[in-house]
Amino acid sequence: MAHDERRLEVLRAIVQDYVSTNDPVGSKALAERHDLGVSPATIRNDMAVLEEQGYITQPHTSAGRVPTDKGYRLFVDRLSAVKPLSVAERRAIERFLDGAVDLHDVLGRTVRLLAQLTRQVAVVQYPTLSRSAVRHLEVVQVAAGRLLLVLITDTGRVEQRVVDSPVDIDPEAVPELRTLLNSAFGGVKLVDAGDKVPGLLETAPPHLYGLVATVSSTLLETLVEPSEDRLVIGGTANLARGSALDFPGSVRPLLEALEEQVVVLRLMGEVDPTTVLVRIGEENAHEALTSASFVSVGYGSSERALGGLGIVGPTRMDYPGNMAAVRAVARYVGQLLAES
Amino acid sequence: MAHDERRLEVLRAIVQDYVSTNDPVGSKALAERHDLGVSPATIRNDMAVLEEQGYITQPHTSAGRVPTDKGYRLFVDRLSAVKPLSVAERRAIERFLDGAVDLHDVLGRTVRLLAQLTRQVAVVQYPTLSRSAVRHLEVVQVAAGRLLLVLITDTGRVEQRVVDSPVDIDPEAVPELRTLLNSAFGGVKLVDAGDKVPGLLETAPPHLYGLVATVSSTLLETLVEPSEDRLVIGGTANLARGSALDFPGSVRPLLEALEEQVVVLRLMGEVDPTTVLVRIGEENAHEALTSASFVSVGYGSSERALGGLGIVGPTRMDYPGNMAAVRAVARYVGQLLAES
DNA sequence: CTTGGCACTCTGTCCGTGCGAGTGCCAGCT
DNA sequence: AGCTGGCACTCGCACGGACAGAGTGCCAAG
Repeated sequence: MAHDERRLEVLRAIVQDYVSTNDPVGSKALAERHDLGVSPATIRNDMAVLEEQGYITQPHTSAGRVPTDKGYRLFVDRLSAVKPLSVAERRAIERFLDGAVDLHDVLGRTVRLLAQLTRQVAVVQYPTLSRSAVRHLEVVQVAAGRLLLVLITDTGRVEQRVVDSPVDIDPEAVPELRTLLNSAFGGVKLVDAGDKVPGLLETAPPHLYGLVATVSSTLLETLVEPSEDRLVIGGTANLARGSALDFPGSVRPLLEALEEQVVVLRLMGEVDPTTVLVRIGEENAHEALTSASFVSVGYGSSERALGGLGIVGPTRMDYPGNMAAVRAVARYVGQLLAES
Repeated sequence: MAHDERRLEVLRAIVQDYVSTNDPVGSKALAERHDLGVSPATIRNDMAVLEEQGYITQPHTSAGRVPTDKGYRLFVDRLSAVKPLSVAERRAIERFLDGAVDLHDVLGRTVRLLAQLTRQVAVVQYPTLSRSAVRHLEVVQVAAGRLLLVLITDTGRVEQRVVDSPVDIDPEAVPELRTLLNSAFGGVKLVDAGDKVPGLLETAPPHLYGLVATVSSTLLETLVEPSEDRLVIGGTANLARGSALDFPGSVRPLLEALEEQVVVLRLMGEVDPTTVLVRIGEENAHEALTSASFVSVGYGSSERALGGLGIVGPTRMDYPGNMAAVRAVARYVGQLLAES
């Protein structure tokens, strides 16, 4: 019907206006700024219906309308076209990310870039260890009974663990151990590393058996843990911008939730490089995020997500723009990491 | 003189009251809450003098007095005794930091601990590379003409760099290169690494000469840079507490300055493990910090500072408590890192 | 040098008013 | 049937005056 269509058009106009002005929008202003071809009175009727359906609401009896979470959801799902990035933005991405010297640097630049493009808080996850493969395992003896184990993954992460041995270790055994570990785990994804241990123990010469067992278990226990997923956060200063307006209580619980990385990592759990995921307001399970929206996407090749990245901001945000920025940055980062 | 002494006592009382209540403090309240042995009228006279000397000021004509930066400075220098940490606090430090699996983990726990103890923003610097010594250098060939160089320091930091070689590298040469690098740089502080290069090049066999030169220069260029100093920041949620009261404009510039790690690193430049450094308000060169105070100290052994840590908060803060917390945490972290 | 008294100043708050924005509804028009 | 203009109504908010309270500076007396 023509009616329904226009009503959706009204909702789109409300979202757009409200996002850009931060004022509840009334029927008159709507008729002036968008050529919907109808009078304010008609718009009022549409608004009444939209309100009844739960897409918009009014803060006070005599104020304009504001989109609800449900309204934003409809907007994101059906009313927004992907906004192409400007040339300046594309250039900014390249300029920002080129010249990074290592993974830490790449992700640090990424988070600053995202924060700057979207003017929101940006979060970037390190490539998950479990989905990474072992490129090299280095073993360094740091004391008679203590080894330092350094894991280098194909995604560029470097992790270290101290391994204590109950008995002193013969320095001669270290190179041997290194060779053994690398031939067993080299190229193996960490998630599959557990399967290799029995074979490794079988082939281990007797004098190394105990050591290999100790090292393997440390490897599995501490490195395959999902708790080892890391996060970089940036642009928190953006929260201080319209804070009082966008976050009723205070930004405090939100900042606390962000520092509590687990919360964000859980949200990141579902990312996938092909689709941008948007969680709006109450859709976020965590209480501190109920007045915030989370836009995220996976990065990496399409077959294999290395990790996720995204932004967190008020529900009143520029969804098309932010979704485009998040997606573009993720693609570029994915390429960059695939090269190295 | 007895006069001067009592006047200082009045200043101390003002600072203490103001810090705990966040209200400008008047002569009457002061006389009630501290037994200074004199009447409000006398206190008023003292306050007039203190104001003339620039230690306190009144926000409005008819409000109580508030300490100035100069007043806090005097308080910190002469009027405050070191506040011993409570048993619960000491226990919290141990509980928090024990069980850390690597450097990253230690520093992450440290920053959360400090933020929690002081209820301020905490900053912790990674051990500076330039003052660290090489424990091990690992070389991994990742492509025909590309090496991955992994540096492990005695302070537990692990850094990686990709080195591109103009010509393909013989895989046989890699172990040789590794041995050469480790014997040249092993145990050497990075700040002195430059001096070892000529000797290294002299002893390098001809077929490795080019490679050794390339690797050495990458090492020096990218790893000895002070820009390689890193920072962990936590507890920013604490800024949202009394923000409007304590930071006139907004917390935004402060958050921006914190994310701009350079600013904080510059402040950290002067730390030393034996004395707690306090910078109050305008004493901080950077504009965004002029309404903030910075309390910092070095960690590491007394001969050798590995890095610095500290807190940033409003000038209206509990200096004795925060100084004690910062110092205690630094000592514990220093011990922890010395062990490993 | 300290103290009690006193007049003065200023801020924050409360309350009443008026204004403007926006709505819902209704009758008339296409 | 749907759209439109008109109109009465409801609120929130900004403005302004009155008021109480806190705090001060000064002065004269102890």
